[in-house]
Amino acid sequence: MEDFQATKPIYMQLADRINHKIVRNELRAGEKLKSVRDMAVESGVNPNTVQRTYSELERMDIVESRRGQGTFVTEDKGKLQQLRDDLKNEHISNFINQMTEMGFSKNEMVKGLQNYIQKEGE
Amino acid sequence: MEDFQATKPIYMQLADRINHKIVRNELRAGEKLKSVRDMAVESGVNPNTVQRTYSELERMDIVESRRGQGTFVTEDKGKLQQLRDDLKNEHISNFINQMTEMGFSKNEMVKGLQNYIQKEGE
Amino acid sequence: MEDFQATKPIYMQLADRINHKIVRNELRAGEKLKSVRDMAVESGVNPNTVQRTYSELERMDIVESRRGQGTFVTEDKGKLQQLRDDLKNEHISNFINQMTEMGFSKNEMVKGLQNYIQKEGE
Amino acid sequence: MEDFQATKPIYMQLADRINHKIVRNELRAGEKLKSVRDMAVESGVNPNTVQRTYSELERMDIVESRRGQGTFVTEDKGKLQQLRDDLKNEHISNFINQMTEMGFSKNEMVKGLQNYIQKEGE
DNA sequence: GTGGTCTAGACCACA
DNA sequence: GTGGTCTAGACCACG
Repeated sequence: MEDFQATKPIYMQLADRINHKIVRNELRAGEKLKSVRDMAVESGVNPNTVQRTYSELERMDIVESRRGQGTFVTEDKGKLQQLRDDLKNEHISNFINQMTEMGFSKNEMVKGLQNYIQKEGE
Repeated sequence: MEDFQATKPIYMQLADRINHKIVRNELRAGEKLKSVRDMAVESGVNPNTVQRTYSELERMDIVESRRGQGTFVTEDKGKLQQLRDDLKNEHISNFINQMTEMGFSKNEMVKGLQNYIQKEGE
Repeated sequence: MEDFQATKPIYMQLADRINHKIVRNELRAGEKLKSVRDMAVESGVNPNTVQRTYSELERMDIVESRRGQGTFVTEDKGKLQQLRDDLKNEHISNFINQMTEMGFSKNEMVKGLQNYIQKEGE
Repeated sequence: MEDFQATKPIYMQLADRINHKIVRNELRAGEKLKSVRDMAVESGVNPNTVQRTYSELERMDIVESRRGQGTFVTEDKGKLQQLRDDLKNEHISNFINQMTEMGFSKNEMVKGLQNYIQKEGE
């Protein structure tokens, strides 16, 4: 049997959060992120961990660091659109994997989703 | 900001796995589960943890402990059908929540899922 | 006037050294690098710094980390050929920049190089 | 393994810059260099450092100090020509060493340089 | 033993 | 102030 747990490292969880904020437009193109130190305090983690998150986001071209000024969401709307698409596909892919693991067919997934939405609306 | 991590406790993760096995029909109605001791060894966890998992499943009327004999999947097909439905709805609900949080409409979710399945098949 | 110094960070200098070793075939495809700790001792730097170097090389697909086993030069010969080409172009580019800064024309650079080699051989 | 960093001392970096200026003819034979004090302010370094740079250049017969008047580029055109040749040869030599270290033959270096220039021009 | 993550705290470069 | 690098030392996951 496979092992348990395997939680994502904090620096990635933090990156996920920031990505979601961007996708939800709580953080807009060109907007400044919290400083490394402030984010560290607010998140209750070490500044180095935040630094690593920001570096990771910069590597993904989602964020741009300007020494002495701060870290900013990229101005490249295309990149942000791509991020939104990537996250969407990731969630869909996870959903399909889970449902497949439970033995549902693709057709049942779509039907199930539609029914659920239908019922919710009633 | 909320805290990080919050991995599900192991006993719940183990319960999830067993539920998935039942739903996939790898464990059938009336079938005997592994003994607490065997399951503990196989999963590499403490027997007490397995015991707690089995208790939890019994509380949900999914399994039934028979003193001196072991633990068995319920014979009640209705319960098992309900389990399948519950898990399905849980996953669907989670999916909708995540997509909603990213700002997608219900319509986009269904379309996105269909498109993804479509592309996958190509 | 522009500022002085600006030496590359240690983790990059170390990456450069390893890349050169690979290009010179002192480290071959598939070969194991020194462990993070050993390399740290040998180089007189902190293990975290070596770790960062290895991560960087992995991000560049030059090296592959296998948890519990070590870090290995990629088996992908194409990648290694590309590395060789990249380093070559980098050195050539630097050379051209320096010579240009001194006021030499492209033609003088080639001539100068050929003459130098000529004289060296005598 | 050799140590890292080993940035050239600032006084030598400054000497390099001045030499480059002379070679590019931004500073001509006989022209007056900035005063030690002015150069120190402009470069953001200590006047003693500039003094050391000027002494070094004087030792190389590239500049000439005239008490009470300042520091002047030598009038000796031969010297300046020699400086240009020395710098050129130094850069060429460095280039050859690096490329040799990477395992390139002399022929590949020349070819590589020509190809690079060729591609750049396109 | 291996690599991977995290913390604490220091120092640097830039503006 | 900002981000970037480095050290020291701890703990984890994997094999």
